Amino acid sequence: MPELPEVETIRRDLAAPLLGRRIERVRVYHDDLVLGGSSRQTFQRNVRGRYFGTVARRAKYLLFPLHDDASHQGPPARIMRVQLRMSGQFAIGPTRPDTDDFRHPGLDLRLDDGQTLFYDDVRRLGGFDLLRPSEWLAVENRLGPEPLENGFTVAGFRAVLAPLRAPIKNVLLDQKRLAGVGNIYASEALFRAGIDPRRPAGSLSSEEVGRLRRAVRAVLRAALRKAGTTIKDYRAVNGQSGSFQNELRVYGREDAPCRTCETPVTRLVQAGRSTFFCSRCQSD
DNA sequence: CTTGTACCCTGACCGC
DNA sequence: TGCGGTCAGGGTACAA
Repeated sequence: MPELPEVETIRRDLAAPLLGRRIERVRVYHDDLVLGGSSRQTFQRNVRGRYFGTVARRAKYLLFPLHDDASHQGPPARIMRVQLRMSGQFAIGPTRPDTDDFRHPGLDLRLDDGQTLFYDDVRRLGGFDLLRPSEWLAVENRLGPEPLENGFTVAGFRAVLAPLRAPIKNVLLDQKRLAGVGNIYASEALFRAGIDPRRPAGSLSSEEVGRLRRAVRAVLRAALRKAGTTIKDYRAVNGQSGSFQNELRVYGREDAPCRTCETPVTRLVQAGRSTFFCSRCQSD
């Protein structure tokens, strides 16, 4: 499901209603909700009674600082990290949403204002874990730059790509090289940059790296403005779909005419995942 | 170190 | 109606 624009949309929806709220009660529906081998009992004990700070996002992770004091100042006691993976969803309200796409409860957090934060996940691939600030820092340091922030420079991107022989598409999906890009936006960015997804990353010219960087940023920003892409499961916190699926140029459009040159869009498999591209617009 | 593959899980869809 | 195969926005463990 969610890549950077979708996760960021969810973060924006959750930040205000959670800030400063105390967690009164925790319900975990199954063991595999807690990632990383710690027990659900430990998880529940470390969440109950704490206060939310400001919700953050890094790569495709949602980060919920949990504080011991109501003022939620200073470093949090724990950071609750959520990976939505393919089908995780959040909702917040007095009762669980009564909709067909919210029938696989994963976790409920009852808040001190009568609202409950609901997490639902059909495929159960997503989950939660708790990190101390120092542990999070170690994880953080292994992630690539945020594409929409200033740290994502042409020079830095060129240095990352230069030694790699893997196809550029695969590299865009690798969170330790660049954070937040997933399968949809990788194909879309390469189309916008006019670069063949099979090209070895290190073979891109400086000019092509610059074009790709611009394309990645442009497509993520455009998707963010449309509250993300809903293919199937993704919903914002209020249950609304995104609308960027209406603006995709290649993703999911196998055999349909390229919007630029009418050539049928090609689908191929790279690293076990579908890549969509235009063999005419994206060639040297 | 880099790279590729299998796997986690459920549900939708397609051809027979 | 049912059955088997394929595919889906992600990430990790493991092998080569």
